Amino acid sequence: MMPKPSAKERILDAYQDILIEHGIGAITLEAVAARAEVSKGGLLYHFGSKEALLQGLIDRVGHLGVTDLDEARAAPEGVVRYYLRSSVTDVTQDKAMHRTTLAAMRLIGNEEAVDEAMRAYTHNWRDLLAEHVGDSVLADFVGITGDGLYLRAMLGEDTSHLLDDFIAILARLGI
Amino acid sequence: MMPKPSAKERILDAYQDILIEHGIGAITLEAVAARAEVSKGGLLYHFGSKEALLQGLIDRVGHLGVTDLDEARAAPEGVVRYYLRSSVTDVTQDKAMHRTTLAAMRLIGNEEAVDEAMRAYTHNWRDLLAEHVGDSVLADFVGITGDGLYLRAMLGEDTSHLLDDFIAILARLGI
DNA sequence: GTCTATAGGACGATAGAC
DNA sequence: GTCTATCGTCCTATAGAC
Repeated sequence: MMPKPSAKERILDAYQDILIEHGIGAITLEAVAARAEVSKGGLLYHFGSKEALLQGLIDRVGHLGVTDLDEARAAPEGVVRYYLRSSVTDVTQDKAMHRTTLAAMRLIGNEEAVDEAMRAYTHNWRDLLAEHVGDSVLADFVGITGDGLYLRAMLGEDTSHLLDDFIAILARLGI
Repeated sequence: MMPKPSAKERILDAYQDILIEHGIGAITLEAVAARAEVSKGGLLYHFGSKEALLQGLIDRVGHLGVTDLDEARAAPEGVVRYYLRSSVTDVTQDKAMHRTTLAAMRLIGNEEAVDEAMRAYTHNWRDLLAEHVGDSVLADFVGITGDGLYLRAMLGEDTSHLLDDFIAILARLGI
């Protein structure tokens, strides 16, 4: 069920992990290779340059983003609840998209391609939220509330204790 | 009224500008010095190292943060409105704290001292909002809405068109 | 207080063995 | 597919003139 991931996936995981734990400044080919338990040469066989590594993360944002929206549509708890729940970080949050998003956020403003991928992701969510909330402005409002929770996650805060209260507040707005 | 800023201030402004426009990857002593119109040696006279430059930005977050909260307390429009307005980016937004915050956000996750300064700033705002909203959870909610708007600003989006609608939504919650 | 020049180190990427 | 070794570049920081 959980076989050892391929070297390529391990390398991308290592890239994410270092971004989340130490930030963009700690990203060197050597550090990523060491964490993925390959040599620098081994890394460069799979990703021909540092930029290829970045593109790998962007592709992951795209693929996992689609999966995430599909899961949201099918979630018994409903789209809004699913969205807010996946926006908070708590000790047990280990969803793949959550880690990929946190890693990508560390690169915002550094690479235009990352900014664009993140904008696309937030806008896709906005559209899905609009379908389920029935109001364009309220959809923006819920979307941006989730973004705020993500910013706090980026700062290392655990916001899970706010989740139920926030859902109750949105319920008062008819959401 | 607006004399030419001292070299030290110009250097810190240049540091911020490059962070906002090109990200942490574009920060080199040479690039900052060029933008501030001093030489590399001139820069290093005022800030003895790259880390000193970072500390300068952190200090600015602290000082401007205090000023910002004071202005919010005195704002005729009220604290909540002031907060949301200063969280959106539009073409005319040139408040000093806004630019400093956007620059500091580019460094989140890279330097623990930055994360701490940003957490302190958001928590001070939360406390002020709680005084004026009268409810702890609602204060967190408004605070995080502003954070979400800031994240969008970080992505290069203009969210000013949402401001009035968001204020109206909060009014429905008795805020 | 501001400059030029350069030492010294870190990093990305290539070459080639296995 | 994975490794070691190495080259060339870019960057921080220092030294010292003005």
